[in-house]
Amino acid sequence: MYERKILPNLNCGLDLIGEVLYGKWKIRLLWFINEGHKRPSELQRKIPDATRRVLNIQLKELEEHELVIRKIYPVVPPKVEYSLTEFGKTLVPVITALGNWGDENEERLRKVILQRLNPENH
Amino acid sequence: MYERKILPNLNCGLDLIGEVLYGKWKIRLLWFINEGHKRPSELQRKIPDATRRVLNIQLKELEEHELVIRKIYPVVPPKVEYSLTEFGKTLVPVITALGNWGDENEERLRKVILQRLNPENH
DNA sequence: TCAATAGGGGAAAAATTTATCCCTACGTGA
DNA sequence: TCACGTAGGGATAAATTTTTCCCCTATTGA
Repeated sequence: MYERKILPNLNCGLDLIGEVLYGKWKIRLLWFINEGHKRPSELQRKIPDATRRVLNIQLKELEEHELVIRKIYPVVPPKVEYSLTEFGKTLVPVITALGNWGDENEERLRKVILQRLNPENH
Repeated sequence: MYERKILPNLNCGLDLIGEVLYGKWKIRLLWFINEGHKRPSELQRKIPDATRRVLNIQLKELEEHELVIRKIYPVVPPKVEYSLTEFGKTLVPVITALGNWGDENEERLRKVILQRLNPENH
């Protein structure tokens, strides 16, 4: 595993939440787990743009940060289910607020984001 | 400037807000600008762990995403002031929600984050 | 003249995160 | 036997972000 060389800042609430939510797919993972998509393969189907590998890595971080729990059923073929911890559940309203703002401003956001990506379309 | 090779996903609200808020210092920049710290040098003093360079880069992105405006006063020595656009102001409650969650769970977050950074302290 | 403050940016290195590729294990159904 | 589904991980490459270093303009004060 990669070992950080620069320690993160943990000064304020924004630093702290950033530390656990920063990761390309983490918020979406929490979201889908909250919606009831618990198994790794389900999550991978829900987030097809991410590879299995990254999802596993980010799920493990979420688990280490105590936002999700991983339950392993000793059956064959293997079965694993993730769910939000009580702590993780307290994040749901925050994620909802993020998603709502994005949805409410969808058009404008899409415009400014694409504008910045393709500066030629002045 | 770096040019992306992989296009971002812009499917849902979470993708969209992620695209404009992703960046190590962006949320803090918005926060301090909202609090009235408008000049680049003030922001640099407020966020001493970031270099001038990154702050400039991220401020420019925030500007291109229409979350902040940059006003240049034609005086010597130069004077520049950032402020939130109306659009940017609509993000304030969302950022507040993030910061509050982090503040409310400060102890626990600090614990789990440090635990993961130094696994030897089992 | 030198240092400090104000604002900025290019180039390259370093850090960090994601993606790619390949491998393990077991059981089921064709 | 072969392919597929389930779950997961190591090694390495590629992408992306952030840092470092250096340079420019102009004024003020020591």
